[in-house]
Amino acid sequence: MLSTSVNIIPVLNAKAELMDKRQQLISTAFTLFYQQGIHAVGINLILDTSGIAKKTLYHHFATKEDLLLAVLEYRDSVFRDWLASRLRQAGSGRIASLALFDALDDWFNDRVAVLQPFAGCFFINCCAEFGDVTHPVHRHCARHKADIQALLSELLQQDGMSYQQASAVAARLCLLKEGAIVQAYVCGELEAAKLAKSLAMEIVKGADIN
Amino acid sequence: MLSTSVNIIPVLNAKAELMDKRQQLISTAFTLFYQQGIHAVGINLILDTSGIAKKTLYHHFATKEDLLLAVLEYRDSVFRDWLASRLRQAGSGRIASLALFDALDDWFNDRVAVLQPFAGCFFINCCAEFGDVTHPVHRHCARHKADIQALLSELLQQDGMSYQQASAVAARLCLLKEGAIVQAYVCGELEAAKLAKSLAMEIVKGADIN
DNA sequence: TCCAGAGTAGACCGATTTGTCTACTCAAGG
DNA sequence: CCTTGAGTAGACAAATCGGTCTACTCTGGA
Repeated sequence: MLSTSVNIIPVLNAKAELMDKRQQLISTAFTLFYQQGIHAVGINLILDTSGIAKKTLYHHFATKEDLLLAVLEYRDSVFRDWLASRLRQAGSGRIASLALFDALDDWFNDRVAVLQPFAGCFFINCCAEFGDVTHPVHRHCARHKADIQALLSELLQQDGMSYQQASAVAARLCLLKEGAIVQAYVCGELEAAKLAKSLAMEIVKGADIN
Repeated sequence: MLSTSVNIIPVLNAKAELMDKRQQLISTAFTLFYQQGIHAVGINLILDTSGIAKKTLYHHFATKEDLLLAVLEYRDSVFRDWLASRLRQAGSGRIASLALFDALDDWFNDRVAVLQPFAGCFFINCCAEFGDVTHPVHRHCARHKADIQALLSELLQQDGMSYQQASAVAARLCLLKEGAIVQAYVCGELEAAKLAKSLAMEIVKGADIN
């Protein structure tokens, strides 16, 4: 008011910071939710951590749950994009599907920066806090899992596998995937992905014969 | 004070209700925690639901977390006792280990009253809310999983399998178990136990050859 | 008979929760 | 120039949180 606030850095942040406040909120909220749980993290902690004003949060999101849904969408796309690229790198078909477990191994052992330090599967964790299966949050998590299964199924079909068989194999691979995640997180069994991979190899081999 | 409170039912509840207040609190807390999550359930809800006074709760437990630890112990023993009896019923050895998945199938589809309506694995759910792996709650959950794996391993050793091989097979079976639980809970895939069983059969069969 | 332990009901505490609101700044576009 | 939208800082509200405490009742055993 009385003193002129110094105007260093004039236009530097015009649109240079593409990451707008909304995205900052989502990514800060994700980190905190993922590490500490949803109900354990209050709005004010997200605000203090991100340095964003409360009014701004409620300008972008109607409620905390609204923010959570945006966070789920964000994590969903980050995770699926990462996994899809890992599978694409590995080539095509049933052998590539084993790359899933190499990717998991990297994730569990914190070799994937974009996924943040491993703290289990965010979607499983969310379901633990939103038990009602009809709740939007729970449904979003179920959809995420289904989408990944579909991703695998498509990969297998590209290798000439029938829709039905590809679906069946993908379901088995996903079951192993979830098992590995839980073993890694709950039991601290960081080698779980390797174990799952050895089981997966037999499944894929078995599907070859048919 | 002024009017004599009527004394119907004189001694009937002397020790007839073996389930003392402490146990009532634990079992009420478990039901609420399991359905709604730990942080989502307040002390007062547990009190109102059980009809027990706040003073009584803090007479038995120092803190909410103390109560939670007692709840974990309670669920741990209920679940392990149930599973052990199911496995014992099924006979001995590697074929009996497949009974694990029949038991899971009954659990997922709410055919086991003592386990309460299926809402995932309470221990996985707890870890989702207590991410710090050094936290007593998280460690209790890890121990529960390890104990069940040991249970399976012993069963397999009774069938003449070596300690090392039994451990390896048990680890694989547990990975399938966790995968099935997640698929059933998050994705609502209630047939997941049957799928896991079909995979388990190949593991056990493979172990026969060795 | 009296005392101790377990119980009840509920007021109370300070901290924290989600969410609203006022008063203000700043930058871009018509 | 002037409006508008996005932003800030932070007071505020109502509810709820975990936990403490007082005053009381009841029961069993010494």
